[in-house]
Amino acid sequence: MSVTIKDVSSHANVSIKTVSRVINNEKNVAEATRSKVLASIKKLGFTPNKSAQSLRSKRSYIIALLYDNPNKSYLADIQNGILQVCKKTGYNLVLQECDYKNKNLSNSIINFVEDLKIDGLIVIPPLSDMDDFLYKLGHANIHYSIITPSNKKFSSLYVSSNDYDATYQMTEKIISFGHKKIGFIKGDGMHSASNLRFNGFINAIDDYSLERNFDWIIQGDFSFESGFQAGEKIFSSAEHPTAIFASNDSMAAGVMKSAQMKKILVPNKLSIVGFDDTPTAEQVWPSLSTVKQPVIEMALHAAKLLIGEFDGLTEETVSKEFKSEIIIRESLKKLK
Amino acid sequence: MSVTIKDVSSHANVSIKTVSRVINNEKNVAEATRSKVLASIKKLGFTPNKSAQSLRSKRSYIIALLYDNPNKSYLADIQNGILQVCKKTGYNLVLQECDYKNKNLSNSIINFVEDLKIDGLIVIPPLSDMDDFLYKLGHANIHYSIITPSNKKFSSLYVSSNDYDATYQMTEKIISFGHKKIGFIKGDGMHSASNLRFNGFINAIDDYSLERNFDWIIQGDFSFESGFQAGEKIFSSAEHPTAIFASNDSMAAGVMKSAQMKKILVPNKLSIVGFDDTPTAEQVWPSLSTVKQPVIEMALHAAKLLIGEFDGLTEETVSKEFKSEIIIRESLKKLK
DNA sequence: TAGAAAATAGATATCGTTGTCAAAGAATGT
DNA sequence: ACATTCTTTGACAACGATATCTATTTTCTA
Repeated sequence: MSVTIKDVSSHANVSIKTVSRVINNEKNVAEATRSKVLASIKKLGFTPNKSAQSLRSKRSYIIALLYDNPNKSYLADIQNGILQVCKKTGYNLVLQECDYKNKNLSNSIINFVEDLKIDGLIVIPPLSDMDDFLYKLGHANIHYSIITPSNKKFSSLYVSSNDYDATYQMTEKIISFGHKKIGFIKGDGMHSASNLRFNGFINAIDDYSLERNFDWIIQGDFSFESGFQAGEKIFSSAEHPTAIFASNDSMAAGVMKSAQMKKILVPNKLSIVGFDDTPTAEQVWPSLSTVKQPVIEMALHAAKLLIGEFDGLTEETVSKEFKSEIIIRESLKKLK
Repeated sequence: MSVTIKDVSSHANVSIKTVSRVINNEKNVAEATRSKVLASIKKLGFTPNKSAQSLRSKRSYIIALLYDNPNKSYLADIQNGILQVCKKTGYNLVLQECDYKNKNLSNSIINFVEDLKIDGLIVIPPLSDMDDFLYKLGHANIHYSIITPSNKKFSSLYVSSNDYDATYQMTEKIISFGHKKIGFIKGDGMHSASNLRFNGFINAIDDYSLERNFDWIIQGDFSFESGFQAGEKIFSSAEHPTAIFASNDSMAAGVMKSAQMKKILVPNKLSIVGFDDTPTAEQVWPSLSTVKQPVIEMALHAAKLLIGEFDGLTEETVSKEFKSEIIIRESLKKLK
């Protein structure tokens, strides 16, 4: 049927073990032997049997993505990035949905990893914010790579984003457009990003000596509905802001709806800014100005880091921070 | 380390092979023996080693999802449904992105399946519309389950939706709201759904003796931009329709933007209807009336069908059609 | 240049299952 | 009662890799 190591070894006239050495990039193989074997591998179109490798070496060549109810578009981008690395390195990706409220989550994940002999995990928000969970994974000797960790001490493998700086810069941009009365809608407190984004906003406000008006600073939970409710609150206050910065696009769309229903013209009377650049941001009218994290690249890097732990990728891959891009669309306008 | 069949067999005082028989639900095991073994399995917390099973039985316990640039939210739902079945049955899901324009696609997929010993595939649009591709897969003896096939003859395993009927019914609903001048935006011709949806619309129009106005029937490609362009065309014609039905939500949002920019009030002067119920449908203002396929359930069923082929699930699972739901939101209003 | 150390290559056991085949026991037919 | 078939069970090989350990060759050191 399919080509095995044995076929390769007789074709190249070496031992089975030597072929194995070449496959696994082990040292102590003479250059001439190595190339001879590689030629045979290519000629015969050999690919190692994953099950056999896995059975013997106790590695599955599977990594898992842990997630809990993320934005669908975010999840798709994350997967996309990871898959690019998997394809190159011969790993497979398994998806594992989690419930972060489950008290027993760490145990069930540890079981999952041991059952399937999962080589490593990639963890995304909000699970990446759960210190206790990450601690237990580490304690069980599980490898994982974190995307936007709240606390970098739990793994040496992570990719972070500059949420604080990006929000600060976007706030500066709003201010540079002449806005002095700016509202803010916070995200779900469970996500560490919520605090980073709020801090970026409030520090910019302070640094430019603008007013902190707590009638316009509303707690949301990243949902469209919470954005809408925030809008209702803000627009029922005595004075209205001229711009509102929401911690994500869904809430921004919610605020926009609330404003439009009250005939507050966006962007002429009110500028609105979101965060994340989801597909919705382009499809609402007026289109949303927003902040775009390079999610695909971040996921790609996180996967490289993790797989590099096992395969020792030659390419230099270290944990690093990615910069977000500020996207100005119709919803943010200069104040006349 | 972990518990093996051998441990179970000595604990239950039977042979290794008998334990294997129990695990695989083979017949010709005495009831007493079976329950004795099951008890030992439970007591010791044994789970079979996937790699060993796979190596020996030539099955990978992996199924793959084939997709090409679908809507992100659709993809997420599809995955969600499949994963529910995988979790129960112990299969894993691998994602495989394809390029339907690639001339060599069928060969590369056949290689992929053979390399990874993939047990079966789940195919979604637009790949599910490519007769030649499906034919070649079948010819290579690959099992697959199709979601919304254009041609049911290629696999006995499929789930379909009632796109034609749903569009017909939604058109009836629009008509029942008093609309007589109704525009339509077609989807990408590569997707068989595009034709089904258009036929549902046009037949309803004809059955109710309404005017077919080809100034208002525009070819789109499912993108937001194409919807916007369609709107521009429609609104530049001499007479305007009072309702527009777009073949998906993105295009509906595009039309809506075009209308709003021209100060055509939605829904007071123009009703707009979409298809798919993506997250955007709720987040635009006014919110989109749309048609919702039970995507998660469809994917779940497709996965059951496929895995049932291998494991002979007891539950009755046959290919079937799922009914879509008509969702009325703010964008569709009775004509005064 | 002898002797030690390092590099290279191979023989064989092994991972944890399932497949094959044979054997023993139970049920059936005549 | 005996031959025949069916049911139930087990012994052992096999799947296709990697690990361990040993043997040989090359390189280095004094």
